[in-house]
Amino acid sequence: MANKPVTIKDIAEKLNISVSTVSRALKNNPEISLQTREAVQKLAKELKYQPNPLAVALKTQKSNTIGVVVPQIVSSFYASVVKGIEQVADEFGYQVFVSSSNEKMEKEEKNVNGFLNMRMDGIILSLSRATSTYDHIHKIQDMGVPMVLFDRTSKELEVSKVVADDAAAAHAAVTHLIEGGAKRIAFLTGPEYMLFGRNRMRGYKKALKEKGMEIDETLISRCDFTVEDAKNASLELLKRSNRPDAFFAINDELAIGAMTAAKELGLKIPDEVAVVGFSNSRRSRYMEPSMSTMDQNPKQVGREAAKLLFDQMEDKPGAKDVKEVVVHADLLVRTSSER
Amino acid sequence: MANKPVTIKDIAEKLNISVSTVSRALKNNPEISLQTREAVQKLAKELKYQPNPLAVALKTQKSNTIGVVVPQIVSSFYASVVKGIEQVADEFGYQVFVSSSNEKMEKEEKNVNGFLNMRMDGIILSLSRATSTYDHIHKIQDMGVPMVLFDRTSKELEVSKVVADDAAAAHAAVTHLIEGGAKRIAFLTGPEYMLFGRNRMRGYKKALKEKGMEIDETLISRCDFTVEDAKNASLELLKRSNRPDAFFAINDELAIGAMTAAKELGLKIPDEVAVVGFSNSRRSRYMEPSMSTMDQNPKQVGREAAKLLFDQMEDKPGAKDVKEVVVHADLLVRTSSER
DNA sequence: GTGAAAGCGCTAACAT
DNA sequence: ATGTTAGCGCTTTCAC
Repeated sequence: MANKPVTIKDIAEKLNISVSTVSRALKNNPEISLQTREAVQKLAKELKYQPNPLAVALKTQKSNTIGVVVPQIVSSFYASVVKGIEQVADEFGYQVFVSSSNEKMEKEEKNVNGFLNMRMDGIILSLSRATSTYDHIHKIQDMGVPMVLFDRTSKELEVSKVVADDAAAAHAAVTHLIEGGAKRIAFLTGPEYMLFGRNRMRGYKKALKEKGMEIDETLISRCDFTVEDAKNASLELLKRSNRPDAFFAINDELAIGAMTAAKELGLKIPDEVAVVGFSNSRRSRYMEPSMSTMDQNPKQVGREAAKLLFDQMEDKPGAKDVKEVVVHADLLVRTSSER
Repeated sequence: MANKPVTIKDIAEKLNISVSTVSRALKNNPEISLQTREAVQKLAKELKYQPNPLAVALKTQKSNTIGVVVPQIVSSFYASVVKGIEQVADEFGYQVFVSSSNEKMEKEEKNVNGFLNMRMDGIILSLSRATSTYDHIHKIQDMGVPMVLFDRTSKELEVSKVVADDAAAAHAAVTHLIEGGAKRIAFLTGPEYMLFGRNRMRGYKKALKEKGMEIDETLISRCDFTVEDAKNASLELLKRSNRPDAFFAINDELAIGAMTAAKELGLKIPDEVAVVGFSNSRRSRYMEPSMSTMDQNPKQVGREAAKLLFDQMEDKPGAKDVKEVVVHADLLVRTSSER
């Protein structure tokens, strides 16, 4: 038990050569004779040599790791973003460490400091809901550590970002509904302070205007992000004499609530009531096959963020410029026949 | 920009003392005069000195970090377990790194190797669904790295574990139902290969027997872990002439499905149909206030696992013994009036 | 083509 | 009470 990890020195001794030769041979340095290179590599394989990343990092001052801080780990949106990040990090040979701020600024600061301490080579971050000051963010910049923000960003920060175009996505969704024949489209949204909700409302209104439809404020319903709440709100709308013939909901729960309400009233979906919601979620399994959704492309968000980061880390020309990439959501149209 | 991190050497130079003195002063070593100790600590604060964990780990051969591998990160059960782990790790001054195997054995091995490489001091792991060989697990043991398994474990492995007593929990839930007056309790379960499903079935049957009730196999329904499936299965049961007056479901989705079915048929809950499900989930927001649930205590699972791990790491007497702790689920009884 | 030596930042004998 | 030294595992000049 307690097998000591094998070091470069062990290899050197067994082969009666110096550690520097081993080090070079391991990285296939052509200055070393093919013969010794092969001998070293063979032995390394046999001994299952694994370089000690701590020593490498200490020496080279880079850890080949990046850190990502998300507001919550229990969210398929962020989980998918992380997957996207991992994909491209993998291509670049980097390890990814993830931590969650749980929507607390304090935890976010702790995570950032931890990452900085661990000498991570770059940081990808989405601001927690509670984050109000940016000292920890500035600290990252002060230390010259590459960083990119995604999803929850701030205009006050001069950093590269990748965001979703919420308004455009909403616009596309609502346009789809209109072109499908909807005349009265209800808009289900959440608390007013949610930025993406406001943006999606913009897109909703814009689409209506473009099609020459009037905006009926009574069709705009605000409720909590729970299925229950959304269902009640939807029921209320649907029981009116002049009921909506379509719902556009800004997230999963709300869409499910609307659907549930429609079904409870025996209305056929999508013929009598069409529903389009946003999704990024396993929870879409709760959704009906007849419901179209906007896919937020979270994985793409992750990939773009990582790309931006690696651009900076590789010191490409102009890489230090502040960039902003917008990831568009895809409209997934599902027709009943699809099932 | 690019503020170099301050080192112990910087402090030593500014104070014209040696690095070892600084090192000692920083850890409040009483061998150092109070005077210099204070001077050092003051300067360290001013300069915002942060020890380089890489250097410390390289030197001391311990990284003060532990790694945890979970099958999936998008699961509130595992998320809560991690929280529990983080709590006690924090008390011990350890950092926690989490990675997900996504139910793939390959990724699990990769994660484990990564952790081992990073010289983490201990590993807490829950086996992925796909894990069939245990070389990577044995490697951890070979290297003498403390480890504890939780939730998804294997009898083939001689390691400390913390598990839930699924049978006992099911037993408690079903007993609760019986004592509430239920006469015909349906059992909603998932695919046969799921171990916890089999265990919960044992508890279900045992509870029935204890109360002198006969086991009606037609009340046992197997379906996929989706709300849709569970709803259909429940509808079928509820439409029989001799319908069940209660459901015991082995997870969230199934419980929700049962509830949905009951509601759709206009049956009152819990008066006409009582439902008890397991939960560990935010998804419980989908649940009705009238539904009682078994809380799996995931956080406690995490805490116990971490405790077991730190016991090993501190080389307490007998700590290397293989231990097994069982975490019991709590029955959360909800009555309608509670809301 | 290979080796010796220095050093990354820190700790811990071992002096003094 | 403090300094000197060695060394953790590795990379990288600089010699030869």
